[in-house]
Amino acid sequence: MTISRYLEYALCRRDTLSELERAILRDIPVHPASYRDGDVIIRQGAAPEQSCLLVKGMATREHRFKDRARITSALHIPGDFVDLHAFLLTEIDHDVMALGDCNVEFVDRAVLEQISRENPHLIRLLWLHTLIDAKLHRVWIATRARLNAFERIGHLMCELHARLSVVGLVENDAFSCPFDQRKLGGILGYSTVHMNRAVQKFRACHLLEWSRGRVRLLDPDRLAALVGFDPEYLELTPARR
Amino acid sequence: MTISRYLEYALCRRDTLSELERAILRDIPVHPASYRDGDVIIRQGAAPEQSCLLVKGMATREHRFKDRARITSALHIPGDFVDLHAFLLTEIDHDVMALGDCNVEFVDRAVLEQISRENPHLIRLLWLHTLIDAKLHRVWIATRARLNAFERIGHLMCELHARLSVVGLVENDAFSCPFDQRKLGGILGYSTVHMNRAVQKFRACHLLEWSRGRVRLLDPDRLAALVGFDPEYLELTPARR
DNA sequence: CGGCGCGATTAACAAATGTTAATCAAAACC
DNA sequence: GGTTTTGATTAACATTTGTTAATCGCGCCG
Repeated sequence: MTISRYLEYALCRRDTLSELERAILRDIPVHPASYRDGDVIIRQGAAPEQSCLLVKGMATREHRFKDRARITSALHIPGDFVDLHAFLLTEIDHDVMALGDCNVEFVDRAVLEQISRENPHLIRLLWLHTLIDAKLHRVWIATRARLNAFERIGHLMCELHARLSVVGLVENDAFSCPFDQRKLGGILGYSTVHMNRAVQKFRACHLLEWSRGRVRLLDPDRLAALVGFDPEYLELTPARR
Repeated sequence: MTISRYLEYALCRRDTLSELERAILRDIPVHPASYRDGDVIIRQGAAPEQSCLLVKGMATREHRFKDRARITSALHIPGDFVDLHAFLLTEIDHDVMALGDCNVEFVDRAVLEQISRENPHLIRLLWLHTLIDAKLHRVWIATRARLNAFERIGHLMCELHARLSVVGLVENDAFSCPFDQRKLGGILGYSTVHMNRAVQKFRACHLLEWSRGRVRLLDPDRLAALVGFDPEYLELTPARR
């Protein structure tokens, strides 16, 4: 089986590729797999022999500590390579866990290694992807330092709205959010109770609707302004690199 | 002028390079520059035409917001490339600012471009460096979510101790910290007053000394255990990549 | 229909952190 | 030596967030 069309979304969106390069990408062999909510897709520890492309659902990166605490450092959506970072590192520093049911495709590291030796431009493309991930990390750091619970929820929803739009998963400003208030608290680093306080505030101000796993932004622009969301950091515009 | 010997620290530490590769690195031409405390080395906005290697002092990455708030997302020490991330991105999302006086060396992007076209192994080395930066970002996210003010200070000092050791800037568990309590608060995301509360706690428990810009860890192992510091994430051990 | 279970909600209280402003202490300056 | 400056410290109070536990509401299942 060869790689799904999500790779086109994932990799071709932000650069200009030759037909040959696209063909190389399309011919990458993959191994599909499915997971249920809460499953560990990639385990913290030694770097895996495969890289994992998310094609359906969502996944989190969760750092696991000795005291069993789990901290989420990133949220992934279809089209994301969830562990490309491990490509050159000796250990992966976090679990990747299914957030709701999800489908993935594994690519052997050896294949990426070969591409990376033979096609400098395509390595740059993979590198670019990890750079965008890093940019997202920095935005999370800044967002968490600046915003309170209410605002962080708004910022996250703006971010999901923008990222999911790119892969065609937003309809009328509504998209699927396969998690409940407890899990949202886990993602944003808040207690369940406090998440509930903030969610109710959102309902009161008519900026978003959230029920049965589906979120709709009622006024994306006003929400973005309120929480200082600037989609620039998602690097969604194509360029020649 | 060619690149300082810090590049050897910076780039060769974590991989096995051929003599030819080392020679390529040594011959990279650089432009040196100096900055005073608070100077902007690289300004948020369009990606610069040069990449900046820090050779002396410290620098922060600071995200600047419309309301003038500044949030620090990373702290750099000698041997770090502070803006390699901008290499493939269209915009740099933060300022890089001198934290105390510091010296840097600029490398033209064009030179890196050329190396990246001609020598896949050296690109991987640069890529690796940005991956380690990203790992540090994730650790910061996790650290800030897990630890309180007192513990965050301890964690930062463990991290600096480990990173500065690599470049030979630690003597008897003591190293230079060119900042005061207010700036520490800025780096960790706390108010000055709260930093002071935490710093005093540290004095009381005899885990570190901090005065006149110099920090000494009195019991590095106990401190590391207390704050859950695990140097693995710094990827300090060499490997073949 | 009726009970069960799970997520949402509420309440009451505790802990961490922010804000403002005043004071202190030591270094820097003249 | 006296003054100024800067950073450290303290106090008092406000806000945000966490913790625990009880309750509610609704869908699901027997």
